[in-house]
Amino acid sequence: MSSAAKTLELLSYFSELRPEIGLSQLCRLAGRDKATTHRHLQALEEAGFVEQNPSSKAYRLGPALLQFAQVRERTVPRKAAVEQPLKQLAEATGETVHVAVLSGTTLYALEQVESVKHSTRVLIDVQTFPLHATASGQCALAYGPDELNSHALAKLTRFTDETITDADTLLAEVAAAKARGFAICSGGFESDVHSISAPVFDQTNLFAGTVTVAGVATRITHQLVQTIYAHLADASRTVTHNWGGRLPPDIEAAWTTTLSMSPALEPTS
Amino acid sequence: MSSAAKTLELLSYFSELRPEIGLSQLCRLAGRDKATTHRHLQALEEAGFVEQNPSSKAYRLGPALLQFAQVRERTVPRKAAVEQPLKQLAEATGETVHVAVLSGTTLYALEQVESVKHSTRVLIDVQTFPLHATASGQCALAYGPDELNSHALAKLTRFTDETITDADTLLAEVAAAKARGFAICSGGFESDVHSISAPVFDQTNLFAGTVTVAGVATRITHQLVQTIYAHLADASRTVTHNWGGRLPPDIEAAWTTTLSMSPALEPTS
DNA sequence: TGTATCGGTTCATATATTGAACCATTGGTT
DNA sequence: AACCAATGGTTCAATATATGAACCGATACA
Repeated sequence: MSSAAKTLELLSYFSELRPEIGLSQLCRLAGRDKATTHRHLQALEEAGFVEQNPSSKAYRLGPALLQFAQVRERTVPRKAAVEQPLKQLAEATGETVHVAVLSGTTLYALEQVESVKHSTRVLIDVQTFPLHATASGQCALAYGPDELNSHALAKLTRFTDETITDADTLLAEVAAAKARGFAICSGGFESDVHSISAPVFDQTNLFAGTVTVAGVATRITHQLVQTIYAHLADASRTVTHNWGGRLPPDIEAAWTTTLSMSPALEPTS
Repeated sequence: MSSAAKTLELLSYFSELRPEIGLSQLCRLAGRDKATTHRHLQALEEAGFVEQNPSSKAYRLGPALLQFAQVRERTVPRKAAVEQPLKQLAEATGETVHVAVLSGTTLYALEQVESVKHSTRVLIDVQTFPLHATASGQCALAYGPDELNSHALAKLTRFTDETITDADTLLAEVAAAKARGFAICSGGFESDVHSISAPVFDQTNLFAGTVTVAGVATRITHQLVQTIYAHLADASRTVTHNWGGRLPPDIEAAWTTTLSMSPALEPTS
């Protein structure tokens, strides 16, 4: 692991729940030496990626991040183009919905909307989605570049009793997702969460991300699944269009088939 | 210079004008070896700070930046709290206005608003403001931590004919700014731009940033300066309040004095 | 066919990173 | 007031890691 990678890794310990971290605490969190961590933090501070709270001496994320995020979003608009269709999807399904983007071999959370319909709802507090244990991830495996598979199969971490930790089962599930046009995952990452994902494409016409409905498992009836399918397909079409891409015809075909089938059809897992 | 710092520096070559950079081009820009640059980019990609355009192989800023920017803004709200007062200031003065935040020894551009009043207006396309050559910078020197001075004096880069490159002149200008409650800089960074800055404080009650009016020099009459002073003070009060800080009494006193004086008073430069 | 790019990789060299031990300061406890 | 246990931060010998010239394969062009 390069020194730069170790340095950047420090940033991932900051979150909304833990916005400020002292040197010693960060050493413990990262399991690294104090001198090393301090030098890493200095490099990050130099670049404006962290700053020190002048009173507490604790470190927090810095203002340069805003700059870069702005450049990113202005030159590769993703977030803005997702807000409206996501709201619509949340409204139509009554569940929490989110969009993730693939970068390299990682799925990053981009935006989420929680429906106000129910008092219980799914809360998403991760920054990246595991490829094998979420509907988004399986959707990426189904439609993303092939090298994702080896990455996913290399570490089938168990999160719940329902997490798929067997390579063959995962591949079968991904194949089913591909046939369906939607990836489905029930409680693989968090118990009692049932998720359905559709792929999204960008101007390169390659897989760029996912739109997902994450519902409380007991609420996801056969009938609701049909509704979700229809609106998810719509959301995927809109986002793909907004991102400058075109949906591959085979996905449209798979959706048509899936939507015309009896609501009794269930995920194979 | 640490390897991590070199790695992070690569990010600064991306901008709205140059959103995608190929490996070779980035090597030329950064003046570094291809193998090294490639490894640095891999580290950045690993962390989601850059991603490769799948078709062109060129690199661009990555989605992880959005994540971190979101955490930063949600835990240290700066930008959101600035929008409304900045609009008001632009409206009232008819000139371009901006807010910068101090992090470490660097002033970062945070947000700007261009007034629609005139067809010619000041455009700001920098990410950081030099301490010695801008009103914002001199304001930081006047009200920020003392160590800023040594940093500023260490490299008095000349940008225009009017840039202050003499240490004593700069210190005198900063002292004048402190007496005034406003920093003034005419054409020090860009010719024909006349800027006036006021300091902003945050919850630590330490200097946190600046609010600035950047006007086309020929438009800044003595009378307009008085108007700008008044509205700038208001904007500074609002932003300081929104950032959870309190304005030191001596600044309020300086403002009162400055505002009660004849409009004939001009910057000492 | 030859040439000039491009992105990416290899491996011996040497330079920059590392961490145990250290210091200074702070805040709480006896 | 002396003590202790934290904190943030620094030093320097040992060594692990970064470096870049040379290389490869692919693509584009004349």
